[in-house]
Amino acid sequence: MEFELPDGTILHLADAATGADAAAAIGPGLARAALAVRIDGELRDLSRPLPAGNDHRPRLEMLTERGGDDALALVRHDAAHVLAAAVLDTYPGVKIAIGPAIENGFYYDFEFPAGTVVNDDDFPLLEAAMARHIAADERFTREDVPVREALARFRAEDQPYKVELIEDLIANQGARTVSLYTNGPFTDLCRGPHAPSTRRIKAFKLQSVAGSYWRGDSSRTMLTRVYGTAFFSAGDLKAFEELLERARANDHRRLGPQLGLFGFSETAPGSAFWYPAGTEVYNALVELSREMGGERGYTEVKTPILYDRSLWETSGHWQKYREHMFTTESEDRAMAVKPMNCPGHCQLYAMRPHSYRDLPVRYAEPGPLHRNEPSGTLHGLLRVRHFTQDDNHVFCTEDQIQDEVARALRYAFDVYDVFGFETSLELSTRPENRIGSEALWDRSEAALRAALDSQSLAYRVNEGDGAFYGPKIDMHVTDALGRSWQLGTCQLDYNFPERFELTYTGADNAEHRPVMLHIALMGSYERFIGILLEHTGGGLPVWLAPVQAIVLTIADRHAVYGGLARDRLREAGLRAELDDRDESVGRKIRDAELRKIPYMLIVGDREAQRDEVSVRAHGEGDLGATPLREFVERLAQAARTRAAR
RNA sequence: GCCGACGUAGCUCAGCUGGUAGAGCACUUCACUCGUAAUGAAGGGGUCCGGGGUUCGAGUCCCCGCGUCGGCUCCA
Repeated sequence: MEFELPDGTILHLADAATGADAAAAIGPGLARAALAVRIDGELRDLSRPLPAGNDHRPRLEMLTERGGDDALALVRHDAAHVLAAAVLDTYPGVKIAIGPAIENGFYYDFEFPAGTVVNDDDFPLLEAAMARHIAADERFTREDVPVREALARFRAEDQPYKVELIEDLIANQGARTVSLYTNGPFTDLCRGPHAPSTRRIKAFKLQSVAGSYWRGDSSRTMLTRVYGTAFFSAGDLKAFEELLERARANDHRRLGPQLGLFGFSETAPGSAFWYPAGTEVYNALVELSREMGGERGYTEVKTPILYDRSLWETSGHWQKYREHMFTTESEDRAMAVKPMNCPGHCQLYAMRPHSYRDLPVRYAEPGPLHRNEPSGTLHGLLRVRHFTQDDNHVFCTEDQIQDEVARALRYAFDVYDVFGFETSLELSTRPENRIGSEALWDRSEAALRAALDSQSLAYRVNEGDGAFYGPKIDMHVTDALGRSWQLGTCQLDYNFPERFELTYTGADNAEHRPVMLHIALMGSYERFIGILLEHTGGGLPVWLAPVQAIVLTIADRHAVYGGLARDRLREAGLRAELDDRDESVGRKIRDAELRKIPYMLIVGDREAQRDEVSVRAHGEGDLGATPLREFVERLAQAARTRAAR
């Protein structure tokens, strides 16, 4: 047999040679380091005979610890098997479900015997059991067995989940054999591949336990999922834990109350209370939308919060989302609080006649929305029951779609640029369940593509992921810790104009149906602030900082000049405070640093005499003295231009 | 909504097997008048998430509810 190695050389091997043989043939070091072998892109166990390429010479590549995410996924999958083995040791009678590698780790789902509750107190015991399986250097051995044999085996072991999986493999894929992997006393149904032995797991840790539905189906059994992670070195594990620690320090739920921005109360689950400082941030963002949206032709409107049920029947919400709306009644009329602005905007559009000359109509509304989200899904500012979207709705003709989408995309990039986010785009196309003709979908998808292309934007296509009423473009950003968030969306909608019977009079004097675009860039202001806090760790840029500069006096006698300096800042439209407490300068600086105030202005005899301030920037330290007037101008400029810092 | 964990002062937390609640920071007052990340001293502050129950006695044990956290399902 012949294989082509990554460097282009040809490897000659005897027939029936295994991956391990290949590694040995390349070199003894590689033979020791190899985890698995990749043939034409497919990973296989080292112990399996290599497949002969019939009509071509297969490419062969050895996977080692340095193989990046693939290597990590492999060893984490190994660790999942070791976890299952450890759980079987510790809890006889446990039923095992599935245990894959996932991003950053692995998990295994179990059904514990009735009455047995497992939580993180049990981790030391389980980790010790795992460590024994690893120290024993158990080999992962693969056998391909007929499905009947596998079924008999798992039935005998009373493992109903494995039986169900095999039955599905037979039914859906016509499987006749399945592969089983054994390490030590434990055998699992598994596609593989695995490393040669458990010893290759150099560092691991169990992380958490959580409930999860069997096969992700909420009507089926709730299993217990144990999460863990594994690495090739203790150092890598430690680095990962430090990253988690950093993410914890940036947790907006911790930062928000700490910085006095917002808080939560049991009296309003899933709804933030905004303190003055948080309200400054919030308002600054709304102001950004007003200013940038206004410049681009999106005009602000205000629509009611509470509507008669008939509006929701027209929009379809009453039938589809009633459980998730807050309802009330008035004089025997059922009413619901709006979960989105679009029906109100459709109503607003419908209340007056429109000529084609008026289009496009672009409504913007920072309208407060309420959605009755299930209690278990609430999460800080990121998933709430009360929030405000930077919502824009454009009513236009079909011919205008491309221009309007392009306009929205430019708007989005302009907004994201202000925050310095990396952005990526996704186009979602027609789903299985949809309304409208094929010709309509062809036209609308083409319009979105044309809009993306007209701006020379790169994007990924998600086939079949669009809304049932139209395709959409989703906008994602990556934060400072490398996490991706979906923020913006631009959705094409033929459904609402139809339901609300919206019309405009065309040049032909006939009535036509407009098309609607739903555009949100930051998404919800609440969620956006959450993301911004996670991204910045709370050190907001000057234009967003609730307090932009704080004047710190050295002694009592500087309070008058300090007050004057603060007033100058305020007169320039800046948010400034004076700290003239009876405390040491060191103390005042420390407090201001902890509040992450961008600039600290220290004033003593020297500054008071020369009309100066000593500037200290957050996280940077002393920048020296500057004339007060000069500093005020500079800071006002930075705030006005929304400079990054 | 489902599974598990958690809920003690404004915050972070201690409180062993049931015996009448404590620390640090914050806050208040006083002294100090200070030059780039914590001056010192004194003091005030608690329906131990809520409601039932067991007990001579419950922060602690049991039950129900609420909220929060980790996930799962959901997310127009």
